Amino acid sequence: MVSPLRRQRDTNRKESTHNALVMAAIDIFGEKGYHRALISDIVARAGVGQGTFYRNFKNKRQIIDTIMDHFSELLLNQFESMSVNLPADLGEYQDSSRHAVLAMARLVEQNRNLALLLLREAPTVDRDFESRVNTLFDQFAELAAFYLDYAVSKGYARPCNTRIVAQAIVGMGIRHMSIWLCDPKAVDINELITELVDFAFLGMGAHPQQG
Amino acid sequence: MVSPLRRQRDTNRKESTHNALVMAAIDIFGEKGYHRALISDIVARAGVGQGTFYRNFKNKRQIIDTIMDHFSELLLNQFESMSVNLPADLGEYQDSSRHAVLAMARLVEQNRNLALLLLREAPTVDRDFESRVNTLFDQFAELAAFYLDYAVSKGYARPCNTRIVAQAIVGMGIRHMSIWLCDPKAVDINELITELVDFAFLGMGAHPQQG
Amino acid sequence: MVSPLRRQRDTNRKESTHNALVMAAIDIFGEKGYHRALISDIVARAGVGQGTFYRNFKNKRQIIDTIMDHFSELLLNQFESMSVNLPADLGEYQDSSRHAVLAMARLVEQNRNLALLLLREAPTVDRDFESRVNTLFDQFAELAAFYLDYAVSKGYARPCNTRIVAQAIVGMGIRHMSIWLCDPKAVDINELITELVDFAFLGMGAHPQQG
Amino acid sequence: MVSPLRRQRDTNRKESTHNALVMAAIDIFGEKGYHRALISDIVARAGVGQGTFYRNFKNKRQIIDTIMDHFSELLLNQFESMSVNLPADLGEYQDSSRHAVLAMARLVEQNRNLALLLLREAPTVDRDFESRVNTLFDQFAELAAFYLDYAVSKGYARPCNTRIVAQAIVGMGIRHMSIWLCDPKAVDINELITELVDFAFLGMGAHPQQG
DNA sequence: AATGAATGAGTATTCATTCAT
DNA sequence: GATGAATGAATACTCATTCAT
Repeated sequence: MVSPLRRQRDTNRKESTHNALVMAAIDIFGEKGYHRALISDIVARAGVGQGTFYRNFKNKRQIIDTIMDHFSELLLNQFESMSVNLPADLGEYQDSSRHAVLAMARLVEQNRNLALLLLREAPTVDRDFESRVNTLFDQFAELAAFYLDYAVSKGYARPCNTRIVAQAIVGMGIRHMSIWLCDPKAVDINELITELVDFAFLGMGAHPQQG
Repeated sequence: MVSPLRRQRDTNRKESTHNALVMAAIDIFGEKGYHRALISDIVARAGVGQGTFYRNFKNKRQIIDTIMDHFSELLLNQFESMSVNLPADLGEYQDSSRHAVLAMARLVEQNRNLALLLLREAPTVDRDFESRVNTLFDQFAELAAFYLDYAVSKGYARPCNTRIVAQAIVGMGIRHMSIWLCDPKAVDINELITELVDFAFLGMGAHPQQG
Repeated sequence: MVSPLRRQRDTNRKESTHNALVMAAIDIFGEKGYHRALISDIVARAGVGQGTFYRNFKNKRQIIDTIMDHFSELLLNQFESMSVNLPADLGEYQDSSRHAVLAMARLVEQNRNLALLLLREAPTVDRDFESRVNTLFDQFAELAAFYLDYAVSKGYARPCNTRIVAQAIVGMGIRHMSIWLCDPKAVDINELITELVDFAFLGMGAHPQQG
Repeated sequence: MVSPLRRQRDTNRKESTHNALVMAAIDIFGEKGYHRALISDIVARAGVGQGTFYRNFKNKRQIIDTIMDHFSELLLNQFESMSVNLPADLGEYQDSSRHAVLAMARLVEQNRNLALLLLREAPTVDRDFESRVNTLFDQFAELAAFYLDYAVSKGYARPCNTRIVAQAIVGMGIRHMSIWLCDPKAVDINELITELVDFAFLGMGAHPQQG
């Protein structure tokens, strides 16, 4: 009954409206925080009517889930495109770690508001949402533990409780991401990554025989 | 007109009401989160009337500041009572680190709700409150950096950007504190501390000469 | 420019769309009630677009007027087809009353949703709509009063305030219609009609001489 | 901790606020209907703040339940105070019927808005509320059927399906109550009651032997 | 003529804060 | 000092109606 042309136009319009709302919500949530952000702020920023929000999302809670989905997808795409060769020695391990962290940093840099939002607002939204974000962190920890287990089994990493060490690494990352996102200009990202990776591989202690 | 005895009784009553409200607020904020917590919840738990809250605190915002003060004071007392000898070698450094972390863990264990609250709710309250909590974390980082600087200068720690490493250590701590607070029974605190301190001092890499 | 054939097709389509909307509205209003019924429910049931509703009706209010017109027309057709001989004695009067009530019952049975809607939703829509439905009831009362006046004048009905009695009869009908429509299976329609007509003609009192 | 005096004063204040809200709601619902009535209308009429409404009632739905309770209580008190002697003959039966109807009429007259509200708004509120009001009507029908059963068993009432007749009587009452409430001045209440009771006992048919 | 995406006015409800007693 | 009833500003969400295509 409706021409395919019309249907296509409508679909496009709807999609662009949806995107405009998601982008606006990321901005507004990032600026004001989830609770202080009003639906009226979001629709005003997106340049659409109040009701349009509710044509696209069930409620305020749902749009932040959508945003989380959006971010998860970004991360997934990022890591899918990375090579997944298991490192053959400590040097390779360290190199690929540095590479992964850098890739992550680039992604975060390009989606600053989004990252800031998820990092800061996670506990404010919901117990559910908090645990969604935590699950994401845990997935990173598991990935890190997987590589570390391998390295230990090959003998070029120190035997340890790899779950604990992996979560510690995630914690380091979160902390520095927070600091960086608060004031990006105050951080030299290359130095930061080098120092963190060195710290993770060498620890704080001096190893005289290496000098 | 009012006897000193009466004045004293009133003062005592006021103080105990104040404390009851603070304790109730810690519980309620910990259970529901800052935004979902109602003043009526707090006064009900404290067993006082609604109006009494506002005789003791300017507003909802102020009581969480008071709670933060309370926690800062606890930390201060804790660290004041610790000896502050600068470590003479890596072994001493590692020992005193382990000791400090354990003391910290004890404190957190005894004030679980309080720690949970400050850890999770910091960004949800206010930009101001968030930065207060961050300042606390930064103070820990500075303390860590101070010891690390000293160890590097003495030659028994690896030269590095001590600010970055110190913040990484704080991040490790925050992450594991969160995990621990969520499910205390799932964590063996002694193993956790040993692993973290070993990781921080030795890193992940194997050091064959040590085997 | 437009062929007569095309014009005819368009007219037919328009008419069938209109009917589909009216039927859908009767169903939906009957199920949900006027206020809880949404235009989107109606167009979904009718299988047309949202905008199409407003090409056929000025607004939500107007379609229920159309429905009322539809029902009035049904009633009119029903009663037009009935013979209108004035009864010559009490027996004829009673017979034709029974007949009229039965015809009415058939009509209602075949338009259950419609009857239910007008009976229940009349006051919820509008003061105007309420009075339209009341006018319909009053017309029935007037009709009943007309026959009763005639019977009294002929001496085979008890002299009384025929307006009051006629409205009482309408009330009896409305009440039992409501009960019946709520649970049609619980009612034996023939027994119901016999009892009601007997009650109306004989009253509750025993008349020994008739036994 | 609170003086009994204060507690008493508070209780009184709360009660009078509650009453003011109920009275205001009866008026406003009666004037505008349940759906068109706004909470802001009710609190304005009651002369209290918006929030006060929600201190006294869970929501808009609950206050109309309270109103229904209020009316049911009125009816109960009315009927409790009536003597409940079973009539010994048709004359007594008719007399006590007339008396009961008159008492009912007085009650309705004194609570015109309330009666109007329940009669007209019942189906608009809720399926639940509709059935609450219907239950009330059914209770009246059962009461009527009880007396009628008795009269039939004693032989001074015509054997009939007493459930059907009782509901018919309730229907008569509802219809005339509606008419009366719409325009009280147009109705002579004594004539109305006489005519209805005569109709119910004698029916429409002439009974020559009685003349 | 038909469509369905977009609209925004309209409203019940929440809860931190006040204040009379 | 303590109380708790009263307050009203603030806001998420609904749905009849419009209109560009």
